[in-house]
This record gives sequence, structure tokens and C-alpha cells, in this order.
Amino acid sequence: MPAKTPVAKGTVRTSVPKGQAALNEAWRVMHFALRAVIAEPDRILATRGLTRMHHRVLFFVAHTPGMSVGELQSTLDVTKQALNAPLRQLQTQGLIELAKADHDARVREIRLTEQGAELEAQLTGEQQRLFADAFAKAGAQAHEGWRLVMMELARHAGMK
Amino acid sequence: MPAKTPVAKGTVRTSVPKGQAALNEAWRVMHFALRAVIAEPDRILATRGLTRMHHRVLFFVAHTPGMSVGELQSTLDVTKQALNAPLRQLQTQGLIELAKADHDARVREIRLTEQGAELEAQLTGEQQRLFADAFAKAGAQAHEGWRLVMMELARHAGMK
DNA sequence: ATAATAGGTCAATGCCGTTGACGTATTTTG
DNA sequence: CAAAATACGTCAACGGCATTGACCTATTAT
Repeated sequence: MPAKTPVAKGTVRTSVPKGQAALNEAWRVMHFALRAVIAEPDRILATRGLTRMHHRVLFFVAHTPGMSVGELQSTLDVTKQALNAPLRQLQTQGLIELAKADHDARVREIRLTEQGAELEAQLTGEQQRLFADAFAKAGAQAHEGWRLVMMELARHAGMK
Repeated sequence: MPAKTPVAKGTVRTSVPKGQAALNEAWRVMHFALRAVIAEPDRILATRGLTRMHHRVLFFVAHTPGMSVGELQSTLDVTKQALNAPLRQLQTQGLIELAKADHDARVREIRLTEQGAELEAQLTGEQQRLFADAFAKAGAQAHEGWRLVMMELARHAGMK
């Protein structure tokens, strides 16, 4: 329980505050970094009347073409009702296609259209540009350090 | 800057994604890391019927005791209506105190009670423990690299 | 045939945040 | 000092978004 360490009067703040400050900073900085990465995609999505949910769909479908609705649903961990609306919107905007699967006419396989792939690339590209920039400016060694720390953090969340 | 990737000696190296793959990984890993850091605090808050908003209040008030309602409002970037309910709940739960300011009887200064400070320390502590763990396991050099990259990312979001 | 599965849809609900409009103290200002 | 501005609280209506529950259609599997 690394809780508050009230500095006793007369105590010189040396070891603790520095480490403590670093940990406080960490959370703050992570917030801002997250915001930075999300900002541009969100802006682009907004101009099309789309939300982060649509982005998630595009993202996963881009990485797993032919995904079924059910798979997507469990991947995103939402109800089918919550998924239905975004899915139709993406469809009517010509960004995704739903087609009956060959092996089972019940399942609908989701794929990106040309435009969908384009938008997805744009959104993802914006984020990647930020990361690439940050990695480039911080240096390869910093990149490796960043990754190490992130992996350590992520381990606690059962990263698959 | 596709340069050499000088892995610090002694660094345990898992398969480091290169190029495009590294950028895709980055976003994924960041998500999991974020989830990991948020998970425990959320769980604790839930047992008290509190939300992330309450946490944010506790967090900022802990770091700036005597903060006014207005300051908190603009800091959190929410409306006063959105702030009002959580604020009262925290008050009735004996976690914060609202007192008129000496210099201006209109402003109410917010402070944590003993219990409030305790809870805040618990919540923040959980997060800090994760960070401390990750930093410790990844090493000081990785820590510095992590910070560098995060700061670079955050710069784009106008981190104050 | 019948049950199970994949999916779609309608309806009610809840949570959280928003804007808008007022009300009330308490400064500050002309 | 009267009037305007400030800091805060509160009521009301609304919107986004996700949830649960129930019911429906196709299409498999048994």
C-alpha cells in the first residue's frame, strides 16, 4: 500500500517525493497521450456522423475480414442491439458490406468496402503517424523502453 | 527513422514488432495498459456506489486542497450540473467537505475528509503500485524511455 | 418435424452528460 | 449606494448510448 507518505516536519524530501511524483505524473501523462491519439480520429469520425463504436467496428473488421456479426459482438463485448445500429449506418454509408456466408446462410460476414478500407486506413493512419512521430523523436531505445513498460502494465489486464 | 534498435544490455527481449506492426501493437497495448490501470480503482469505487467522476473529484481535490467548485468544474471540463450530484454524494458519504472561503463567502472550498483522503490514497495507490511495478520490472532506462515517448504523444494534446 | 442457432427489431429502462432558465447569496463597480 | 457581476445551486427537458427482455425470421442441425 504505497499510500500517502506525509513528510514529517523537518524531514528532507529526497527519495520519496521524487518517486512519488513520477508515479503521479505517469497517470496524468498517460491521459494526455491517450487524448492526443484519440483526438484526430474522433474529429474525422464526427464529420461523418460516426462515433468511436463505428471506429472499433472498422478496426476489427479491417484486421479480420469476413468476421461474423456474432464474432464482432463478442469481440467488442456489446449486445447485438448496441451493435445493430452502427452496423447498419456503416452499411448504408457504403463503408462495410454484409454478405451471407457460404458455409452457413445464417451468418453474415462483414467486410470493408473500398471506401471503408480507405476511411479505416485514414483513421488508423492518423494514430500511427502520432506513434511513429513520438517513437522517432524519442529514439529507438525509448521506444523499446516504452514497449517494455506498457507490456508490463498490460499483463495485469490479461492481454491476449 | 528506421535505425538500429540497440536493445539495452541485460534487457529481456521478447519479439519486438518492427515497422508497421509496431505501430499497430502500440495502440493495442496502450488499451490494455489503460484497462489494467483503471480496473482496480473502478472495482473499489463500485462497491461504494461511486463512479469515475467521483474518483476524478477526489484525485484533483487531493492534489489541490481548498479548490473551489468552479476551479474543479473547469479542471474536469464538465458543467456544474454534472458536478453537483457527485459532489453532494461525496459530501453525504463524508468523503469531502465544503466550506465557505474566508476571502470570499461565495466560493466553497473543497477538501477531503480523513476518510476521503484514505479512499483517494487507496485508489491512487492501486494505480501507483501498477506503475511502480511496471517501472521496476522494466528498469530505470525503460522508465525514462516510456516517459519520453508519452511526453511526445502528450505534446500533441496540449498538455498543460 | 423439431430444436437450436445467427441474426434483426421493437420497447422499456437507466446512466450520464448536456443546455436552458431561475433563484440566492455575495462581491465588485460605477 | 444601486446595479452589475460572480459563484453556486437547482429544476426541467433532452439526447446519446448501452442495457435487458421479448418476439420474430431464416437457416441449420438432430
